[in-house]
Amino acid sequence: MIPSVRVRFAPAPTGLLHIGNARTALFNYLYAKKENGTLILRIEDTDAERSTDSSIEAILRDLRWLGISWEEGPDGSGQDGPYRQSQRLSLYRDHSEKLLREGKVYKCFCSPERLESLRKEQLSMGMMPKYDGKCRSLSEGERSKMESEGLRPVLRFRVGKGMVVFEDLIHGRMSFDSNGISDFIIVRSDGMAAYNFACVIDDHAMRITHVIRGDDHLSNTPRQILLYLALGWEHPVFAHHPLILGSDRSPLSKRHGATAVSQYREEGFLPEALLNYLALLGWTSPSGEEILPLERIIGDFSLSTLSRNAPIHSRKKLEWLNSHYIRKMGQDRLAGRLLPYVERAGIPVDQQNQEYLNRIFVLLKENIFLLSQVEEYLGVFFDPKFSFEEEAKNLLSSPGNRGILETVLRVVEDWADMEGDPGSTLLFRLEEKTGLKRKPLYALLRAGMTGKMKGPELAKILSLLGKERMLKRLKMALELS
RNA sequence: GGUCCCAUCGUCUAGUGGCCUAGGACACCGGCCUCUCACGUCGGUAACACGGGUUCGAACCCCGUUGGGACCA
Repeated sequence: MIPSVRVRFAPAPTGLLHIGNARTALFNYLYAKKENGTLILRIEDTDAERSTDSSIEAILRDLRWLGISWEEGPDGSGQDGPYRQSQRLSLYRDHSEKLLREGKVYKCFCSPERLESLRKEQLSMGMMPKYDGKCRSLSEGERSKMESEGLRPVLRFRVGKGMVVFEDLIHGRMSFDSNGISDFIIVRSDGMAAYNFACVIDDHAMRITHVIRGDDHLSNTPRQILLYLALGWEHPVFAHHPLILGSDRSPLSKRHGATAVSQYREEGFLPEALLNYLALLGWTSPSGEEILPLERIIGDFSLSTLSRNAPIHSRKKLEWLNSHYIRKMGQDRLAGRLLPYVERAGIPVDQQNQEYLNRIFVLLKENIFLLSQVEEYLGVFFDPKFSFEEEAKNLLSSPGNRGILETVLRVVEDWADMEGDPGSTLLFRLEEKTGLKRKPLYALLRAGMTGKMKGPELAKILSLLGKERMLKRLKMALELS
């Protein structure tokens, strides 16, 4: 019987969830769902200096927000825990001691200074920097002497000769000559397991069948395979996907703009848009469609069709997807997402203006590609936020417009019928009374009534504003000239 | 320095020897729609990094060069 698929996402809790890591998490999630497998979340917090509990919280929160769920993880569930490496230290010690007894690893007392000068020397001679194996064959006497001097050794893995070959699900057959791999450290002098070691122990203990991760780990893989071999274990299947790059083809970082999932959330991106976008970075549905709900992505997903090229992050494409999802979103959900931005702007959200806000949202959703953009339009609908833009001021105060505005004011004052679709009929009436062509009239009205030169359909805005607001603004407009 | 990965429009990609005078999407430019912006719609600009092979035939296979990236400390 083929064991069921078990994959894992293993972030280091040293900061916010980066969209690159989110994409790795997504690929793991998609593969697990596709194969009816299990996704395990493991926290790699062996770097006690930089790891924080608040980062763990933030990462879990952001994954949940994206809609990426896991079956086993630090938040409770799962038989193979604990799921934080800092709580698995004894496990690493047991295995390193076993390897030491078997002579597969050895104690190395070389100082960082010696290692550094060795490296420099090798580089200057045009050789590749590689540990020279000085401590490989220390006698028992030499070892105890140095230990009695208080020197804390690291544990190095004894790398033998030969080729390491494995099949990568994305790259195909990979082969490395172990000649190019120096005796690497599996336990640091402070007793802490090094990355490659802890990773292998945990992946095995958690019965991981497929390791899907960034290709920055590709050259770590032969080292890990050597460890699996030494421990007498079968290694999982590997799949290394390329990392997201910035516009200059360097790894995506802060200087390219927002990198954290939470930043995108705050700016007003929708989780389904971000997820869809991340999936599209390096992957195409066989159907060629790009706008795909999560269920479709799961159905169509496969690792072997992932691109081997490193994709460049395109905010424009993300925005395009976001505007699409905003338009497609149901009224209630949209309101739920938009309300926080309204409240943040200081507009009270209560029973009284609920209906008003809902109608505003219907109008605005065609015009924004970020939820946060509602803030820009709040001034159109709420007097405390109302003001005239520079361009609007110029138009309103230009010669000849005062008379027109006075006419408009009179018409609106006499306007009694606010039933049905009052905006259109009012505009119709104003065209008659002013005798102006539609273009200049609408421009002037838009400037006077909304303070802006652009925005949603004017008739609908006027219907929403109502008589009192219109009058108030027209009077303000008249004061400009 | 060594090892490894990667190379199609500005960007994401389709393409696995003839269907390619290279397709789609985002972006950009222009038309239409229209009070404006956005949407929608129609159209346009734009790519097989380079050099050698293999082959009747190469974006696709092989080698090299160049460029980018990762790891090793």
